[in-house]
Amino acid sequence: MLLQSFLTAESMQANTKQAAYRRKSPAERRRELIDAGIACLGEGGMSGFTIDRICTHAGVSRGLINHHFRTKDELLLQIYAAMTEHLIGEGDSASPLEDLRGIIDFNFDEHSFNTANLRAWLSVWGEIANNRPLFELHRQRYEVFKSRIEADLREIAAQCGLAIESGRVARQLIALIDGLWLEYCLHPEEFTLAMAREDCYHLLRDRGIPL
Amino acid sequence: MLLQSFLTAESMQANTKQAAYRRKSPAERRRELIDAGIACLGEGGMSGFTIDRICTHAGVSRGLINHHFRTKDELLLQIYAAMTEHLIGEGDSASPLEDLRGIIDFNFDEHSFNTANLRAWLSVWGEIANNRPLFELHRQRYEVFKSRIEADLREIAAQCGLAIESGRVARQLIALIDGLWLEYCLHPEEFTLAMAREDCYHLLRDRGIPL
DNA sequence: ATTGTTATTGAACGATCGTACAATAAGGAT
DNA sequence: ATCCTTATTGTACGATCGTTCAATAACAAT
Repeated sequence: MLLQSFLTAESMQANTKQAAYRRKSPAERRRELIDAGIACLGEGGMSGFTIDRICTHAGVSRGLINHHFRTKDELLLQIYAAMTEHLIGEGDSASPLEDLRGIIDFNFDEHSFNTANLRAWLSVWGEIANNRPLFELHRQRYEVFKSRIEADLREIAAQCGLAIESGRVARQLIALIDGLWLEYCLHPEEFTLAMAREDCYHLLRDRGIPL
Repeated sequence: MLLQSFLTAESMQANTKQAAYRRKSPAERRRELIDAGIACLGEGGMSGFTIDRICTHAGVSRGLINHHFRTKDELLLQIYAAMTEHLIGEGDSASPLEDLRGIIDFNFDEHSFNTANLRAWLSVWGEIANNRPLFELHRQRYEVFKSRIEADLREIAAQCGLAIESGRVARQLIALIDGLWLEYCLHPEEFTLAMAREDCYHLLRDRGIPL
């Protein structure tokens, strides 16, 4: 019967048997649980990363997580995968200079660079060294990210006739970005997004890169 | 009877009633528990920071921690206090240039800069944002540390006739140090102590500081 | 030798953790 | 309308968490 499809919000209210919950596609629900997990990491660190809290935050029952994720560690792994997606994403169409600038700008735009997000990162960092699968995923993502920066630097150096150790400068830039994230996370009042961006530009300009 | 005082190791072995444990001064035992806590943080992150594991690591029974520390959070607080002691310590006798160099060198000498120690730092960083008393202690220590660097920079700038924003450069230096720590912790094979030191010197030299 | 202080032990508590699992029901297919 | 698939619920379980506390014993003082 097609009647149910035509029920309006009002008639649903009149009808006593409302659905107790709404089914969602695995992909959609998984995404919600991942987002809830990130939120919990941001709010309570690793100690706040709890099946109970995550499910409450996602508005689902306790048992659902183990239906969509084999284990809590696997959820954490997929959370980290989601958090690092952008690092390996879109960097092909632009010039190396634009790509480099894009990386810096993205890391310090208001979407990435906010206390909640940074707290989640900090918590995960503390866990990476003690969680083998997480560690390996991190290694892989870091490698891709660093290679991208390194390639940009090499190309720019060739164009401008610079002699720089691209690997080393890439490492320095990543260290500075991470360090600024850490400092902002713990001392947000001393910072501006523009200042952090400028700090990174400064490092590269000192190496002769025309940013 | 004074006999017991004169017992040698051998006669102790012959004598069946050995002491089941050795009493230590509160200060000594507290120090041991703090060290054990740091070790546990380094080995298992925040999830490994457990009363059970700490006591096992220190070779004492489970109940002893709450005799010497009111709560586990207080132990963590004193651990962080111990970890940051050196940051506010000895910087008065040297010239500002030597002090600055000393700070960098100390942060990247083999005593501070090893995987176990850095993992402990990483774990604590992840907790700071979610633990009020810990956060306040961190703020205080950070403030002292940054002020020291800032004062050094100001004095050097005055001597050399440089125009630098000492507060900003201090922040950049701290960010670079922390970022290098993070990177070394997760990718120790890409690093040398000398390289990390040189990276920091480089940042300051680019600002005109004759390091 | 005996006493007194207190560092230390070890068991116990309730709370909360991650996971397993049977029961339920939403929603598409028929 | 009925059936089927499976997303979802809620309970239960054992393990482990941090803390409390009475009992024990080390060792200095007498």
